[in-house]
Amino acid sequence: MTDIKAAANPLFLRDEELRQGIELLFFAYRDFTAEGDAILDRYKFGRAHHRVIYFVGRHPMISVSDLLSLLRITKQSLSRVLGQLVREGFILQHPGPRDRRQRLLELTPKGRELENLLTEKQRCRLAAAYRMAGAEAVEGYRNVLLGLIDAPDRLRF
Amino acid sequence: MTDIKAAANPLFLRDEELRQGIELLFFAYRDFTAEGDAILDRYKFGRAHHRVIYFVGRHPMISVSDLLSLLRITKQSLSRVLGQLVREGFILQHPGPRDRRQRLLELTPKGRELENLLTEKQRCRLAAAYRMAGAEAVEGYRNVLLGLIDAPDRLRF
DNA sequence: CTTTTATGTCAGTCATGTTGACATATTACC
DNA sequence: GGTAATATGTCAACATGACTGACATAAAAG
Repeated sequence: MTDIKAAANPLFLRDEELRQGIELLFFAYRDFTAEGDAILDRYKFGRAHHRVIYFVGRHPMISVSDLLSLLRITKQSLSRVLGQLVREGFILQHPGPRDRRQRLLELTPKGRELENLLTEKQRCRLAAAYRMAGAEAVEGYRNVLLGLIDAPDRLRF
Repeated sequence: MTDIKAAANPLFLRDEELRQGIELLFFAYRDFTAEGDAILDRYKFGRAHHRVIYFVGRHPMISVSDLLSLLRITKQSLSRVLGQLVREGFILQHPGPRDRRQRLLELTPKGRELENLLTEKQRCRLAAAYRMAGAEAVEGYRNVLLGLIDAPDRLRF
């Protein structure tokens, strides 16, 4: 009559290990995103605006369709958020030089300022975690997360 | 006239490194949660139901207020989701033995079944990422994510 | 016996996602 | 040149899951 928990049951240990890994991801994501939300409230923006500002900042002159596939949302969802950001002067749209149907997106100085404000918090938090964990841990963090990402997008890194 | 990018500018490299870390977390979370959503659709449930089922499964006989502070949502938000799960027979409520105001929560067999179905996918995906990255990487993953979590909840691990 | 606590509920609002249908301008192709 | 495909935008309706605020009940704690 072996106690399934007390015994060094490899399946039990594995399950516990994996559940902890799941929860770490959940809590880390929750706390990592919570900080920026407070700032966004002041602009009457939400997390969706943050994501758009981030990726447009990261990929200047990105096309709408490329942005859509990064975010994995519909154009109708994007258009509400993007429309606000354009109207309020955080993002500029340029006709594509080769394909004039495109609207290539770019941050204005005002947009860059907000992007910096938002991302700086996150960079600080991540930098602190990196420092505490050490360089080797950072490689591990990267490799495990990479393995969680669907193959197509994995190539980005 | 040094090129700020071409030169081995430590600040530039650091920024790029941190942004990659941010994006890895974003994409990993996006893809990690997407899979379960498809299953939940079949039950007419959403991601919120998944979280409740997960944490009740993980902490049998958890009180409502403890669940609330795990999820960091309001009781009004929780009650809709929890109410459905109770009415449809996925979760049982028991009066607390010492404090009878409490409604301690527990999965029914039906709830456990759904929990398993949902979590199994995630465990598999994480296990695959762990295998690919190796044991040392797993430690790094854990330590970095731990550093991203707000101190109070960090103690859980 | 009064207050605090744990929980539930009603009502209204907001942010962000969805589908489906349709419009416009531009490019690509035969 | 004419037609089809593409990139984008827009209107409308709807679902989910957050929120706030107010109020109700039962039990515990003082």
